[in-house]
This record gives sequence, structure tokens and C-alpha cells, in this order.
Amino acid sequence: MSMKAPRGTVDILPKDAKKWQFVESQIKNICNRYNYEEIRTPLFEHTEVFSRGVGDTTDIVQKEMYTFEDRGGRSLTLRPEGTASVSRAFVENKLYGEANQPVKLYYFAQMFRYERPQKGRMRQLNQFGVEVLGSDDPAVDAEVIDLAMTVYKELGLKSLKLVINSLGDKESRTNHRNALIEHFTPHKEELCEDCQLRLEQNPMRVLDCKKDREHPAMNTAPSILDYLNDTSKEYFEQVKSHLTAMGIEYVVDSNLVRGLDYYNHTAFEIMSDAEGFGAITTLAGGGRYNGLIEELGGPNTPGIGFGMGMERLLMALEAEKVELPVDDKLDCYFVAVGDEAVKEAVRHVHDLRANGIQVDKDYQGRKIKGQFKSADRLQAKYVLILGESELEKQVVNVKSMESGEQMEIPLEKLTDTMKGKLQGGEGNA
RNA sequence: GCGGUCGUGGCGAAGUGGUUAACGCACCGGAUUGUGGCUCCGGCAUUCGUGGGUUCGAUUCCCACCGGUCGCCCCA
Repeated sequence: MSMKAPRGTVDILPKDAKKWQFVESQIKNICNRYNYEEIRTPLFEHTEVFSRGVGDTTDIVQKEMYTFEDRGGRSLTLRPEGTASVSRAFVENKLYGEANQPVKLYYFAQMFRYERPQKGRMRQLNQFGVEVLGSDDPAVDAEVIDLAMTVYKELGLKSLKLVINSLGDKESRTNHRNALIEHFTPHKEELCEDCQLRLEQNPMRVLDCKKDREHPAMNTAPSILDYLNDTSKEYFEQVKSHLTAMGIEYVVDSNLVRGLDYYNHTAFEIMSDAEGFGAITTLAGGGRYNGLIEELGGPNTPGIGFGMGMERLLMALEAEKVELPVDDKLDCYFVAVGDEAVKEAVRHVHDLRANGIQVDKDYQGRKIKGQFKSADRLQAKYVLILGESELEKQVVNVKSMESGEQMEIPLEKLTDTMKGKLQGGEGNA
């Protein structure tokens, strides 16, 4: 029997986990500056949260959910995205009653989608996401987009493309929808199978079909931007002017639709131009969802947010050859020689660690040479040598692996000495 | 869900229907009796993705399945 991780899942091993930790800490730092607070919601929800929240006709709900029945006969689903879960939590915990509005939240969470795996597309994926609930100020839309762009820029990405669109309010959407049906119905037979279905269920999505891109009716199709009513139009203008004021470049693409039903007004995607991405270029996507909270049983509350793929972020960093400053050097390696010293080493290592010093030692019974090799591989800054002669004199030989210099330090001064050396920073050992 | 391609030790990578499956890296041991990074010597695949089939014989041929990868769909 060979045990393998399930299809579309991967193990993140220590080498990579260091990168994840770094990226996550940078992102949390940014969230803190923007005053967003973390929320953690369950890994699974009642299936209804997603089918109603995300929308019955979406690909996610129709073919990508991990749905199962628990022993009590409840239908549960591993979360495929974050917004519906956070919205449910917002309603259930009555966060609309909090003193500080809007409520600004962020999360790091695993998502699950049953799809054919590909590079940058996993069945279990990690997302960083943000949701702002309780304000319909266009400046919030701009803030959310700014936050996402800031994450990428501060991490060092350059090849970014921000695409935005407005899907308008309910009235605008309805008018546009009718216009689309009127426009495409005469050509229905000429469209691909998927689009024939989309025309009935969600005509907007015909617009971003790649198969029918060449169809003449596509170019003449009514654009949502022409169907925005005055308030929607004004809203979009304000979002754009805030972005411009912040120096954030964007492209308006009236065919940007987004696959989830809950979106209205602002929709956006951030893509990468970098080489080595293959077919997958979307790094993050999001938009406004002013009706969702009500749909889930809460008070009429506006909301906006985005989801950012962590795997794709890491891929983008790699594609652009961004070096992350991950420190994998070990402070100290404790080398013990001789039965008595080996026994003593356990206690001394403990003491050093208790005093905040990073130390490791040999557990393979290696000889001194092998222990030095280990120290070298672990990129130890210092090797602390305890042998019979040192034991007798109650000292430790401290060797700087960088300079090769070695000096005797009395055992009782070891902790303080090492603290001093390590605090001293680069190279002045 | 559909199509292409691939699957040999920890990693990279040759190879052939037939007694012992190259090589490189890594790793382990030794030359160096208490000190790493260099050098030399030695060690390191009894499922060649899994399961069937063809054959006297299959890692090599055929089929299925599983998995990776690329593209389509869609998205993070």
C-alpha cells in the first residue's frame, strides 16, 4: 500500500513553509496598518450557505463543491470560497451591531474545489481574503483594491495588471440582462452549448466565454457600462478617481464578469504578466456584494472583498525571481565529545534554550567530525564544544564557524556570552 | 468533465524482451587518534507508478487504473 496525498493536495514542507510564514507575516503587517482584524470561520458550512450565497448557477456550486452528509443527515460542504462563510458569521454573530462600522476583516483559509488539478490549481488551496461589511462608500472599494495591490507590491512583484469593471446595481443589471437576452437570442443556435445555457441562467457570463469570442454578435453585445443608471455610474466614477488619486493604475474591461452571483457594482481582478505562468494568470479577484448579507438572513448591509490565491502568489514571486529574506541559519550547534560530556550536553542545551538562544545538537550518535558536518549543514553561526578537558575546566570552547576563531568561555558565563555575540549581529564575533 | 504528454533509488537522469539496472548530486563510513566547507577511497534500487495480459522470460510490448504535467472549461 502506498500512501499518497489525495489528488490536488500537496504537503508544504519546511523549506517552503518558511516562505509561507514570511509572506503571511508581511500580509498580516499590512492588514494591521489598514486596520483589518482577523476572523476564523469553520472549514465547513451547511451546504445552503454556499448554494444560496454563491449562487445556484455558478460553476463552483454546480460542479466543484466537496459536499457530504454527516452522521446526523445534515448536508455539509467544505468551503469553496471565503465570502459566504464570513457573511454567515457576520449575520450569526450580529457584527452589524458592533460599535465600529464598517467591520473590516481578513482571513487566511484553506478552500476546497473539486477540479482537475493543474499548476496553480489545487483541490485544496490557500487564500488570503478581506471583507468589509457595512459601508457603501466608494472609498472602501478603493481601499480594498489598494490593500491587495499593496500586498503584491511590497512583496516585490512588478508584473501586475489590475482590471476593474462595474456590474451596476440591481436596476442596471436587470436592464442589461434583458438587453443581453434580446441581443443574443437570435443567435442562440450559433453559440456554444455552455453559452446556450448561460443565456437562460446568467446571460452576463456569455460575455466572458472564450469559445464564442470570435462570434460577430460578441462585439456588438450591449456593454454593462452603457446600462449603468446614474447612481451606478457615479459610484464607479468615484471608485476610479480614488484609485487614480492613490496612483494605482487600472484597466477597465466591461467583459469582466466574475463567476459568482453575489457581485454588483465594483468587480476586479489582479493578474500577473510574468513569464512561466502558463494558462493561469489570475492572482486575486473580488468585488462588491451589497445583497448577500440580506440573502443570508441579515439586515440590508453592503459588503466588498476579495480572495487572493496564496499558491499563485508564491508562484508569481518565483516567476519574477523575488528573493524572500528567509533566515535559515542556526545560532548555535552544541558539540559534545565523550560519554560524560554527551550526558551533560542535554542539560546545557536546555539552559541555553530557556535563555532564548537557538541551539541544536546531535541525536545520531555521530563522532565529533560528523557533528561538525551537521553544524555546517545547518549553517550554524557558532559551535559550542564540550569535551572531557573542557568539562574538567568547566569551560566551553566557542567556535565561530564564519571566522574559524575559537575561544574558551567559562560555563557559567556561556549564556550571557552567547547572548552578546548573537545580539551583536553580523560578523563582529 | 475532455484532449496531449509523462511516471526508473532521497533528487536529477541513462538503459535493454533474458544471468550482477549506467552515471551525477545528496547521504553514510573511512583516510584525518577531539573540529566543518577541498581531495581520495568505499557503501547506497531484492515493487524500474499500481494491477492485469502477451511471452519460456518483462523494467522494457499491450490494456486498465492511479498520479504528475500541459492545454480546454472555469477560477485563486
